[in-house]
Amino acid sequence: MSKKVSMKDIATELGVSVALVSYVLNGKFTNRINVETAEKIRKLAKQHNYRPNQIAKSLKSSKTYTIGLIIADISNLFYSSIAHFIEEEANKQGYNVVFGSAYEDPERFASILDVFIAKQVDGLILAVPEGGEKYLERVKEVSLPFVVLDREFAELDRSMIVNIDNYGASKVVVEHFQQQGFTKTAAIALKTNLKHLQARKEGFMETSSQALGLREPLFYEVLEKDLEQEIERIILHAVQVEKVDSLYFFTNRIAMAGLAVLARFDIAVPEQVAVVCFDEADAYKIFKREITYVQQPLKEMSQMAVQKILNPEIRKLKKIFQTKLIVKESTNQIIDNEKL
Amino acid sequence: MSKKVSMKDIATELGVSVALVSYVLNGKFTNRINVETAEKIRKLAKQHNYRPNQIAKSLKSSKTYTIGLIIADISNLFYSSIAHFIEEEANKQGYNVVFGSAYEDPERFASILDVFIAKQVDGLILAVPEGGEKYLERVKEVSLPFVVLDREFAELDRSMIVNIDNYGASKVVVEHFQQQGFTKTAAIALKTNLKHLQARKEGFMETSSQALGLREPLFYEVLEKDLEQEIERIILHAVQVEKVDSLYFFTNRIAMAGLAVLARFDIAVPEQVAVVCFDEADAYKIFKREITYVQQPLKEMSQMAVQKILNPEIRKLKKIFQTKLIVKESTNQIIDNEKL
DNA sequence: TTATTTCATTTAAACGATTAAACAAAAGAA
DNA sequence: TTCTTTTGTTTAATCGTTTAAATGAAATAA
Repeated sequence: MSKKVSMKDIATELGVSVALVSYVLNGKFTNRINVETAEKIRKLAKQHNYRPNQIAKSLKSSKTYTIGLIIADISNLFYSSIAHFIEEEANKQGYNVVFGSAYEDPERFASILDVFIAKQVDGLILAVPEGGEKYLERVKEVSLPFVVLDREFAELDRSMIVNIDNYGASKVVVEHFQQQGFTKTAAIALKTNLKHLQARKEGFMETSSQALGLREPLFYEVLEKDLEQEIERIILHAVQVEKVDSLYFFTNRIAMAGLAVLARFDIAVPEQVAVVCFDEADAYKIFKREITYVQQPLKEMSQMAVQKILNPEIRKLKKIFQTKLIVKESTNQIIDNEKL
Repeated sequence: MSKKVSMKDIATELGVSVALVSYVLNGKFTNRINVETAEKIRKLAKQHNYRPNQIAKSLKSSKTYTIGLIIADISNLFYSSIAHFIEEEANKQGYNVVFGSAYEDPERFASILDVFIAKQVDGLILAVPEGGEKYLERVKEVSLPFVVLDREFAELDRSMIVNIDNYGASKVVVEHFQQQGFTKTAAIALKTNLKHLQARKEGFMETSSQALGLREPLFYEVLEKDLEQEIERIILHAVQVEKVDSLYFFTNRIAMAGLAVLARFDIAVPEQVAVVCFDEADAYKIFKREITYVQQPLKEMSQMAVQKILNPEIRKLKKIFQTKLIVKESTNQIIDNEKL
């Protein structure tokens, strides 16, 4: 019930000045301050369960020990994993995390950005949506440290970006399909201009073309809305009409929808189609065959993002993270009986 | 590059007082203030892209427009969904969310609590871990509005709790199994003393006993560590030795591990065992059969939690949310050939 | 012409902490 | 005994904003 106690309350109760209380509780001038007075102050502070008001401290120091994190959607496993690791690393360094979801909407992104700036966060980790890059100016104006996560933009110095080699990731996927004997792959991606997904696409297209010669690689794009239905249509077309022997799902959500279709229509994996997904999901374990997927080093990336915010030296580094193909049953080689 | 501009900067530049700037920018005393002066101030503020310092505002008003959310783990789908809805509702009311994960560790919980209190959040939404209830005293001490989410504690007035009827949820599950002709169910739960999970257990045990007469219901408990292996052992035992015809997975994580075992060992669902899971997951869609599950009204619960924080009237309400059994193929009735 | 309103703006305290600088009293050096 | 140091504490400014109260000038009323 008791309201919060301030240094002033303690000072008044003991008939000393606020400054003295501050010095004692912060362990300053320990050699000058009377031991008994100090003891009295400490005791009363404990008794009243004194907690410094972080707001007041922040006003003086203009440090809030808070990092702002803007992602697409916290309920998406990819981002919630990142949030998890960012929180972990931030905590380790004595920082907290405020988060906001922009749902790929640049206006929403800008509005959250403004709020976080007004809140005086000490740094920002941003999964900038398409069309949101122009609002980064606002961050620069107030010279707030920031990094862009997952996404990339041409105007942005590489040292400000924490992401993976998307081109290379797709290259590895295509090569893996080849090695396992799958020669006709369809990739399914979101329709978007986001540069990192473009790179992922190019990695697929170019590597496929090289490997397959002239044949045009099969690349499908779906819109966010009606994703489920679109994917059903696409997969059935790819499998039944185009007779592909392998599918490459470009994102988490696409993978989920795609695997659901495969399960529902009893399309055998990998016998009828092999499957590779981008990003990890618990769910892959419960599909009839365990799923081969591209693993991003989320923990390392998150740590790097936080460290870039907090450490100017690390902020200068340019680093592209490499992904790892986790090979499971969904790309098992098919032994063709006729060749035996 | 330019540092942040304050009201003082604007005031100085125009040779007026800070108070006047404040009045103008907050639209106070509009009838008294000279229209031209007001215009000048507004113009310069816009020009300099003035953003009020929220920290300073908070210090004066002791309102931070921030809600603290403490959950077990943001990367767990259940909590990230809740975080999503809480953020959504909080935003709608002009609030932000800071979050912390306590990983079911009461000390960690207490430490996050302290930080949030020092940060002067306006309210707290807490998934209190076992043994963490004693730290709620700290929150009461500073008379901060709070609600406990998902969990329940005897000492706590029901109006402070936002959760579901766990007993009833299990009752419905058992009855559903009965109706579908499954008579020997094993439930798999976490080993815990958390009251809400106890209620879930009692709902299962009592309804089962009543339905089955004297036969002791099969109830397995697993430890958090080695969860995967334990569950494998348990399921194989339940299915092969005890010959159960149905499984009831008590939580998200148990369900995932359990379904993975069923998939790996090719245990047919629902032909060999029917399955019901607690809580929703994308993953259920990609299991060979769609999974019947207990759905919590997460959105409504999240909204209620936020509203309880922000509205003293709603804070008084006592409400237990009801779950909904989403029936899918994993509990399809088995037509026994021998009876035909 | 003097008193009263109205208008436009400023002063100053406050929120809760930090911190450089000032100060008074006691102790030590000359 | 006077001067200098040391010891222990206070004063006051500051961070950026809000807001009640004060102020002074112009307009209106008496």
